[in-house]
Amino acid sequence: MNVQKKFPSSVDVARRAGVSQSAVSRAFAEKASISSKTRAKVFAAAAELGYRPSAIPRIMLTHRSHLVAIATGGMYNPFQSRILELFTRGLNAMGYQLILVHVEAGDSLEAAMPQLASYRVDAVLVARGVLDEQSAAAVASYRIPIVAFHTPVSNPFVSSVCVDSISAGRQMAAHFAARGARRCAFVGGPFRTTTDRLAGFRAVLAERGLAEPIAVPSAFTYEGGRGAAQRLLAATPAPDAVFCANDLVAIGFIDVARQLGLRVPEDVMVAGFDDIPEANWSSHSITSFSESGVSMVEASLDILKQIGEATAQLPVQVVLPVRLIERNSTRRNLPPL
Amino acid sequence: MNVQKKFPSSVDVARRAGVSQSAVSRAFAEKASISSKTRAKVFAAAAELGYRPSAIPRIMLTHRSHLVAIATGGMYNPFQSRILELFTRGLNAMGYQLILVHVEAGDSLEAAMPQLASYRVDAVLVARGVLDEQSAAAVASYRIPIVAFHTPVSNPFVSSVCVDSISAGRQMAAHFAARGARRCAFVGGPFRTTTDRLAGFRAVLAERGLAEPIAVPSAFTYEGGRGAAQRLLAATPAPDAVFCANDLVAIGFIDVARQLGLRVPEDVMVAGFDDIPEANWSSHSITSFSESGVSMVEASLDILKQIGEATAQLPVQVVLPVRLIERNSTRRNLPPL
DNA sequence: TTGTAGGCGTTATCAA
DNA sequence: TTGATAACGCCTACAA
Repeated sequence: MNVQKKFPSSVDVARRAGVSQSAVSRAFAEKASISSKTRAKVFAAAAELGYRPSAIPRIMLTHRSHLVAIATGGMYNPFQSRILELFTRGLNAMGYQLILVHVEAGDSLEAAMPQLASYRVDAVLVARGVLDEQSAAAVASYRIPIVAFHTPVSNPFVSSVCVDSISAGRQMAAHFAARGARRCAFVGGPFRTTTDRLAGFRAVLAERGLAEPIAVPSAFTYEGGRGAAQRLLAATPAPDAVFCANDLVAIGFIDVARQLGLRVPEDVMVAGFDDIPEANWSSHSITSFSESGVSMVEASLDILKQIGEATAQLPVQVVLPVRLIERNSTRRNLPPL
Repeated sequence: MNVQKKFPSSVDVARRAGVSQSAVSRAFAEKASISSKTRAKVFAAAAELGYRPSAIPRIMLTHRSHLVAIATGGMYNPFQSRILELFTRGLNAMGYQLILVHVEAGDSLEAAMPQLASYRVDAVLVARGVLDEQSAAAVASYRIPIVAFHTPVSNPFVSSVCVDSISAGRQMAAHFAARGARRCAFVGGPFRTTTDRLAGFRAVLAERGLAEPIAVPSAFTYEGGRGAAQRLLAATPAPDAVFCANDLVAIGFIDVARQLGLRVPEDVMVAGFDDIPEANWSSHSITSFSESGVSMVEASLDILKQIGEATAQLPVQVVLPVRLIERNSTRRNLPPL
């Protein structure tokens, strides 16, 4: 494989081309005063040696690495992997390289920070929806700009981008109520994005005079949805409309409901969140909230663009609207009974 | 957000602690002869200034960045995102940081190489199963060790890790034959991993005296599977056993089959590849090939460990076995008719 | 347009 | 155990 420990340097190229080292540097610079003749000599020598300019010294000189870290996890969720792909493409297009670190829970971002700081990353993007106030403070102490994704953090050093969870909860409650739901349930984890959703959900149900929803905690996974369904559907009376924390949970819920002989949406309506591709599979066709991913990534990239600009007004807290997408899992015109 | 352009350096810490710069360097080194008293002084000063050692100068001195690039794409496929997560965790545990680049097709890895080379990455992992001989040669010219994942490349500068595709095709043909298949089909793209699978599939069908399989090209997506089903199931006679290039394709195929009123596996058996979590959902329960991901990642990490070791014997070509997992989508005891 | 020289923040060597 | 000094590879004045 011919792994060599040392790559040719601009000095090597300069010697071979019979010019100074600065001439080599200028030959590879975008806008630099250099004669085309000298440049040609340099390029020829560079090609012979297989020279590739190193970005490392520039980091030392400019204090900018053009490296952005992204901390994420739970990539079993297609929403997360789609977000990651969008960030990768967007950042590459902006001239950044992306360092990916796996974060299992909120506090392990702190464990990764020393490494990220040592590479002098220009910013850290926290794509996992888990960053509480305390770890946000610890992470902010590194004085590296942080952008929290899908997590409403209120810390003076952390920007955040998220969707309007309360509105989402309200929209879903209205949707269920309009389709004749009587006994609603909410399946979700203990994190703030879902508690906000539950708050909005609960508020509108109360406004419509419907019963207080049963709230069941659940992991944000297919299996979590199955477990919640087993518990909820064994109850008497069972709920007839269930708002799940995400689409994977909704799919698990539906699969168990069907195995129990229930029809969706006739016997029980089920809705999710994130609008992952699987939500649109004809086998499930799940009502969800749409395309928040693309606009959230765009908003995050806008924030990153500002970092390093002198005029930057940071941190920023961005809250984006959500839009309900109705599919078969809640599509019924007549309330049962 | 208090973005400062310059972080405190070891010289700043040294001045504050009243010691030499080398003392600071030693205080943060794992094994270095330094008195605990000096180290305490250094740590105190470092904490006051918020000093974090930089890894950048070390890269210049040692010619090792502890950066590994991973080129991937198609993360809509849960197999890819799982692989990526496994690599991220494995490399982080090995003390590497991972640079993620998005690659749309084989040749765009070449487009990303100058950037990766400029960051002096220690190796490039090509996780997308697309790297033909030609672009492998172009990429190898950078003299950075390459590990091709899930792609059997024969290039003297590229290591590769893949599964035994021919064996997979043979196993599936035997499986179908044992369950009474008469008219088999193969749905897959034009890449070498699938042509090998098809070759093995075809060979065993011939050995068993079954008809030559119909082969239908398809994108490696849910939609691709749907399209293939629409074409294949409209034919007369329609196939009664279909080996799909991956699980997403198989799921799309099943969804269309059911919408056409066909039963799986009674009317048509369907199998996939990769054993993604979705394959085990009770809604589909797809026969697939299992856990190749974990062992492939492990094998790739083993290769990366060798890179930089003096005793390294590279490149290496690793071929791993596959194991068929039977699920409901092919589980039938009696041949129909 | 070209070359010379200084410096970025570390590690490694050597002397004290 | 310490401190001084020389790299590492590039960019950027500054001088020619």
